[in-house]
Amino acid sequence: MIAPLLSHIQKYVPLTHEEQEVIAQYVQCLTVKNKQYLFTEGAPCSAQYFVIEGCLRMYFIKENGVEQIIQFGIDNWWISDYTSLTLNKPSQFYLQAVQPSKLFVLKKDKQEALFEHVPKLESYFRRIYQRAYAAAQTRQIYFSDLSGEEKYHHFATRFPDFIQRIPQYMLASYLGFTPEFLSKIRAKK
Amino acid sequence: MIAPLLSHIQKYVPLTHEEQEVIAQYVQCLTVKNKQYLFTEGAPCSAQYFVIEGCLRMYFIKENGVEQIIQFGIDNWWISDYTSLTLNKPSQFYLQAVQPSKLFVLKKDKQEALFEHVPKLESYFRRIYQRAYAAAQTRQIYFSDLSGEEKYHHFATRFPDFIQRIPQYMLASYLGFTPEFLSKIRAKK
DNA sequence: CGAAAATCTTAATCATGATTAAGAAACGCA
DNA sequence: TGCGTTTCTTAATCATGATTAAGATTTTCG
Repeated sequence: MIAPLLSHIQKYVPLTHEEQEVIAQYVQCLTVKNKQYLFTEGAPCSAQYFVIEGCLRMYFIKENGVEQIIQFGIDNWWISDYTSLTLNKPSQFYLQAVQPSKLFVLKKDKQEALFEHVPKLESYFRRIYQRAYAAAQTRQIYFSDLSGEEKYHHFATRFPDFIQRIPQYMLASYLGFTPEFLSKIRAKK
Repeated sequence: MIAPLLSHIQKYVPLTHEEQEVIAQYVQCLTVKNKQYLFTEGAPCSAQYFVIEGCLRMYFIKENGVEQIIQFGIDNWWISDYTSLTLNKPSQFYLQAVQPSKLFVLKKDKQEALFEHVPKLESYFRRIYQRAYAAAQTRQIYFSDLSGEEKYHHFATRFPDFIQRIPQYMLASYLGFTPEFLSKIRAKK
């Protein structure tokens, strides 16, 4: 059950058998239905989610009422509202399944306890967050250098299988434009 | 000399006197002039920079030749191209002083050695990167929810002293619009 | 199966902010 | 002090993508 997470961790740090068991005791496995929420705006977000299967979206509601997706959670990626998690503030985001999904949940207090028992995990998360931040920097390039149409083609080329799995209006939201505009782009070919 | 960095680290993890001395041996202090580059596009970026005084800008050159600033480096903030640093790839960015500045430099190989000697620093950087990633998530809200004019007013309200210190065209670049448009906004009042 | 909900498309009009091209003002340094 | 470089402003035209509104299609689920 917990194998996918342990094997992900071991890409970064080796684990003894005992450490693996400790980890298994601190995380929960969770199966969610399509449209189920993990947390919503206004409520403090007190956990991180590791996606094994399925797909999540994290979004906020803009001033004009439109949903803006800022991240998809797919296989082997940790996702959370890190401002809320770090500073115990109410979340600014909604985290929702967009497919039936399987996750691991690591609560904030469990994470802290886990660091005491398995200090190596500080190193694991240090690397994970470093990569997440690196990815955020790279994303900024695409989002400020490409036009809407270019962003779509770039994304469709890099993740051809992923765009089949989600509704187009969600892709449009993630790419920062309207579903109508996405239709227009697609009609060109 | 190294005091500002040690005191920043100690906001997150306590340090013994010996640990402080080890750290001092692994980081270099660097004074740079206005316009001096720390790294440029194409060259691998092999260090992180901690700004004590002055101001840096990290930017890339867009397809159309325009400079796009993605981050300013100011007091007590680590700055680097984390994709280049993590994966040993050529940097996508330029990091340049926009004021005479004082920095600490932590080279990649030194950082790794430092983690061996002072494992606590894994925890420090784990927290630093977690916060950096959190800030990147929050920035996404402002950049996708606010119009150009709103971004300017928001930024001017939050950092009134900072906007006095840098040329307006750099602020425009950071906020994602042209200097001409910034002039137009300012002319309204 | 059938109805309601979810998703996608088209087209007309509109707004934000880019581009271009000047010129004006401020600053930096010899 | 003066001259060149940087920085800032104004205004006209233009393009990307938003908005609005409607209808068409597909999916879901009782």
